[in-house]
Amino acid sequence: MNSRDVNNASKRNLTPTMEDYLEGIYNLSQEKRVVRVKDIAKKLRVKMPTVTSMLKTLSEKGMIDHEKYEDLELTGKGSDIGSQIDQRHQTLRRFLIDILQIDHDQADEDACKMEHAVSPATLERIVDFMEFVEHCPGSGNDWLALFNEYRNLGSPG
Amino acid sequence: MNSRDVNNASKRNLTPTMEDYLEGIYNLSQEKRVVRVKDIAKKLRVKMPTVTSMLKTLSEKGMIDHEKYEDLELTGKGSDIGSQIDQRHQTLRRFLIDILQIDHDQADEDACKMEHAVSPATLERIVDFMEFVEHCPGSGNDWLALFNEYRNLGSPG
DNA sequence: TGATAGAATTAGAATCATCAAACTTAGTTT
DNA sequence: AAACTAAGTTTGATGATTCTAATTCTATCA
Repeated sequence: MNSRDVNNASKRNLTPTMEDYLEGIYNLSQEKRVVRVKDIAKKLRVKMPTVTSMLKTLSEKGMIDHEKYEDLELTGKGSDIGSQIDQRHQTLRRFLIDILQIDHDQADEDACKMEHAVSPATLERIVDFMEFVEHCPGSGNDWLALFNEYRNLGSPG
Repeated sequence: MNSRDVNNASKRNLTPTMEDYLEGIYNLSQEKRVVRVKDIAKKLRVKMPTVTSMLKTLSEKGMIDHEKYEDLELTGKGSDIGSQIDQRHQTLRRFLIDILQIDHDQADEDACKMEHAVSPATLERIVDFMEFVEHCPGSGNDWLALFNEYRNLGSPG
């Protein structure tokens, strides 16, 4: 261990993968009384041992409370981050579906990757943008319907 | 090596990291006569040995031509993919800058991550969307300017 | 209570991307 | 040509994420 103190795993930032686990666990804990390793594995599309080892990592980072073979729970910090990532996901999903008119499955898939790529500044701007579009600027016409028409006809009127 | 033939490295799809290298090399080869390991390292923000080992991988995948200590060149395939990723980057960048009005540096940073996250369908829809906005629908007023105003005043007229 | 099925964990391995340190090569300078 | 410098490479290591196979635990059922 050298002088660059970048090495303390329990202090380093979360990787996108870790964020995904927190988001998944957050969602599961809202759906069910207890969160099971099996369910996390299913949601994240990995095998159970992978989950077990990630749980260890997340415990060390203070994101979950978990003792071998026992129940697991997000800590306050873990829950905050989980819900924050979920929030990003929902925002991007809405943008893709409502504005860009992407189909739901594709939107979910894209949102899942984009949630780690988009900066807070850009996400905020997307929120502003959706608000703006939904309040429909200039005249009373349905702006989104125009985009739809444009897409279907290939060219604007 | 078991029955799941997913293991043949030279056949597996490119990872996002490999795509980044191809994009970077593609850009460098447009700027300079010869592409140097040092420059790739600088552009990708990694050390030279990392580049060397990635060059080996990309050679095995048929993306570049490269012999030890000698010049390197993208193959047709490598060049196609490099330019394709660059294209994605440029599209996303334009969207972030022109539509969402994100500042250039931030836009570049975000585009760099988003280029691996966004599906072809969504990217195409973004292109449509920009086209639509730039052809300014309904009446002749400058729609983008309205969004600007909305952002600055906090609420629409 | 014992047997058993299913859930969770450990052990051990592989892949990917990265680095520092040490070494080699190529292209100048003198 | 010998020496030097900068570029490139090899070696060996680490961390992150994943897997399979083997093991351990828990809870239920007969």
